[in-house]
Amino acid sequence: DVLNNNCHNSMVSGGNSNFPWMNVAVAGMDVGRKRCRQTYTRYQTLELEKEFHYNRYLTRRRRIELSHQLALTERQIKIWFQNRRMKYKKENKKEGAGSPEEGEKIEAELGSVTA
Amino acid sequence: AVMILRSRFLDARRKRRNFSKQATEILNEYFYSHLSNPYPSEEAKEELARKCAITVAQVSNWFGNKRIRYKKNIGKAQEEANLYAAKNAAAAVSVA
DNA sequence: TACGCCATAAATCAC
DNA sequence: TAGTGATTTATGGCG
Repeated sequence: DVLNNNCHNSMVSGGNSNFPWMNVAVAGMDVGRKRCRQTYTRYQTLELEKEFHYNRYLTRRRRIELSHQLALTERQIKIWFQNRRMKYKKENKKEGAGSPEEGEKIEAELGSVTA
Repeated sequence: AVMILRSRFLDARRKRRNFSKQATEILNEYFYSHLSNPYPSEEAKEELARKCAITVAQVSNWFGNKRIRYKKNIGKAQEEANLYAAKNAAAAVSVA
């Protein structure tokens, strides 16, 4: 909770349910500690988005720089880019024969925001 | 500013509509008749998508949400499960 | 070994 | 305003 949002230390209720999929998806987590998800700040997201617009893949060096600049771990940066590529793919699948869609405008807008 | 634009135009959550009653019915039908393993294959998702007139991605979203929300209600005796179980039993009887 | 893609979990958002 | 569909962080499997 110190650095980020609400990551309170609630415990996972010991789960024996009807079927295995109903149990809490604790695979390799510290003893029953509930999984929490940090929501990134606007600044972090915007900077990541700008970087992604510049190039969709990161070098190790650039990843380290970003992790310092944005106060995120290298792992978080890496994962963010993976997820972003998935989103990109999903968006570029949806259109096909459809309307131009607004995506392009945002791309242009991002480009004009000098990094 | 850019984020405003993004959320204004790119965010599909802003134009969220509920699925039709029939679509929800079909999805629930599948979910509760596969309660032991509610993970439809890609093919099953495609068929569900066709029958429900929604996209495969939407089917995936629905199952993701359904699984997690079902889990959170275990112990509160998931009424819905019984409802669909009864419905299936009735259907089976009427066929026989 | 490290990293990419993918399906998914869980939390969170937006209506 | 609880419900619900969609999106955002994060994990693990496997190539």
